[in-house]
Amino acid sequence: MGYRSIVARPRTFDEQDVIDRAMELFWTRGYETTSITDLTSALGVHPGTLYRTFGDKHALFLRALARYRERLADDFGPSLAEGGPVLPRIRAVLIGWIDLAAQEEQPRGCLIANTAGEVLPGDDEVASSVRCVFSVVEDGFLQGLRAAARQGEISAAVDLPAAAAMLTMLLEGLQVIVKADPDPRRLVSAVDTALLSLASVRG
Amino acid sequence: MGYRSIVARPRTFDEQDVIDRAMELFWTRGYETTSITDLTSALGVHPGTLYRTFGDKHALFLRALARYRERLADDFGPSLAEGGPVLPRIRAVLIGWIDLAAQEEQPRGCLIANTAGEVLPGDDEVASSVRCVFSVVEDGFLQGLRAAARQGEISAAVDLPAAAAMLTMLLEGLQVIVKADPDPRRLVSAVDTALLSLASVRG
DNA sequence: CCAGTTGTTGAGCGCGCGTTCTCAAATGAG
DNA sequence: CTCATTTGAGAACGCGCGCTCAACAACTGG
Repeated sequence: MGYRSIVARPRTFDEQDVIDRAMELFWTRGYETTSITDLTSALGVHPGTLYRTFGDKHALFLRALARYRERLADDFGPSLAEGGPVLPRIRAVLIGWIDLAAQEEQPRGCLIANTAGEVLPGDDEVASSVRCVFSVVEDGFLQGLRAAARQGEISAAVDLPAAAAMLTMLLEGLQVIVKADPDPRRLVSAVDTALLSLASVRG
Repeated sequence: MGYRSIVARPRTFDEQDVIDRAMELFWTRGYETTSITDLTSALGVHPGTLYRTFGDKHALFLRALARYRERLADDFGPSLAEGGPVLPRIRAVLIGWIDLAAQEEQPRGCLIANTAGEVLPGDDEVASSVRCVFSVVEDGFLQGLRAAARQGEISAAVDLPAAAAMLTMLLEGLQVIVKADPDPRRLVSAVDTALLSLASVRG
């Protein structure tokens, strides 16, 4: 017993790649409506392999959520707070989601917003994963707003954490509405109104 | 053929009542995860009766969505635009949803937001129903904002339709986030920040 | 009463779900 | 080569799903 010195048959698939594609499927079709058959045929991985590697459908879904969080963290990481005007970069992030939905035939919205709607009741693991993603987004906004306040883009009278929460709500609400009505113009002007009024607060 | 002059056995249930309770179930548990068995046992209506009366599960769900729209229309109807300060009433509507979620053990959020997340891809009937509810909410906000502008609560420089869309996003985003993190304080201050900054725009 | 129409009942249909099992294939150590 | 070990492949499991159906109950006009 001991050191697993003996090597076995090598895998023919890349685990990270499978998670990425599973994430895409869950994102597009939702959790309940994505069946194991859908996954195995789209991923080129047989049921037995999938279950041996990931446990079950729910565990694979959690991996997909974690992967999505990584991606979001790239968008909402240091980039928002770096040098130069911040509000235009916050705007660009929000508008980017609108554009993405507009150029998709079937807007997928946000995996986390979709998940919050569909799967949450009683599922604590998914709930905490969703909460975690929200806090990543909110922290990103907060970093950006702090930089904006430092540079005088917004007034020192603004409650920055509250404003970050507001932007998070705005983003997620945007993701919900864009699924039903991807017409970009109203959405863009709504985002502009929010940012403009935020910038118009005076202390 | 002919006039249905002969009267048959009367129903033992109230159709509207069944729809109301189906709406509650779909709201709490979602569409896919609410089975016909769940419905029949909670509604006290047997499968055959349910199918004879409503068609199928999907049709019953559409009825439930329509019922939800009726309820929302009551909240967002004339009340928002009637006399007196409007912004506090808009605030009360938003805060009301936060309070509702906070006092529920399992926050249900908004049936429409949940539906948009779960069921939309490829379901045109549900999509248009969801869109319809959004426009009810947005129109309600717009009526209120027009009254607010008339009374000087907000500047004439504000793009009212855009602001109404923004409030709709804010509400739906709120509903998404409250499902994962029902802590009311951050949400309330975020709402206040949004309304306060909207009121601080100067023309 | 009967005739005619509709509502109720609950067993039961086929299907696809998430999941498991078995067996052959592939690898490197000894 | 043999052996231990892991992976690939895919048939098969039981279950619960959405849904249907045939027999029976309730009702009123004639």
